[in-house]
Amino acid sequence: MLNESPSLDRVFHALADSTRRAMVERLALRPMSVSELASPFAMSLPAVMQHLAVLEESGLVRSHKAGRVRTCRIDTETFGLVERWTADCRSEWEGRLDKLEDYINTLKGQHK
Amino acid sequence: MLNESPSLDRVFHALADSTRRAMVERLALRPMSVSELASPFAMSLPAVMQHLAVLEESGLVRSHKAGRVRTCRIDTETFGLVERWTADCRSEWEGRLDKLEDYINTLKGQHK
DNA sequence: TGATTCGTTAAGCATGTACTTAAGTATCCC
DNA sequence: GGGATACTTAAGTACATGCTTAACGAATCA
Repeated sequence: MLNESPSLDRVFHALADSTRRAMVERLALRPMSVSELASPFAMSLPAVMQHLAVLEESGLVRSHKAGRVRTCRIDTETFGLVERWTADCRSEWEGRLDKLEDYINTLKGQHK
Repeated sequence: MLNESPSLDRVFHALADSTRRAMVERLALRPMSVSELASPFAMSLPAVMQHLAVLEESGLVRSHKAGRVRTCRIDTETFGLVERWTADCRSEWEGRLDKLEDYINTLKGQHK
């Protein structure tokens, strides 16, 4: 813990934008081309490309180009970083609450 | 899905900074005062206050003031938002992979 | 009461973000 | 070849972020 983790910085920053989250949600359904990915969004293609670049730099999305079509897909590994960090935090305070519960039970025992 | 969710915007943005994540990690251990929370960080108190404001506006942290001391604690509910969103995404692609697996098994069956 | 501690507000500054439009480049298809 | 398709690059703009220092406010304590 208490790691600076620039990669978590990038992942959380990537997810801090509703357009990019929507892109991730779309790619969770299936891999797709840049223009298909872009189609629901009311913004220019370059804007979508910039969001895509942020997602790729974070590691959440990978892509490869075949001919003139770039196909994008989720990198499920990177998702694990988020899930692991949140789980670590949760276990921190749940551990604390468990200890508190034990302590309360100890007190209850003393009252018998 | 495909919700704009400004609150998820704020939560992910709050977590996209290593100082703020470290603050959350500290508060996961136990509630503490502003100055205790600030103590490990090599930055001015106003800077810490601004990070704290971001965390409070996101809903990840709550605080109340007693006398001149403000005590901060994690709001575990808001954590659930992150966990739920990531879990939803994961189930999306895992559902897809399950269906693919079923399809492959169907193909295998046909070859018997 | 006056000094100290704990927190807050305000102003300023350098940098980063999220777009835009305009002008490319590289494939594909007839 | 030549036009349509699918991206890509560049440049510019408006606004947000992450700090700083300086000054202020309010509770505690000797």
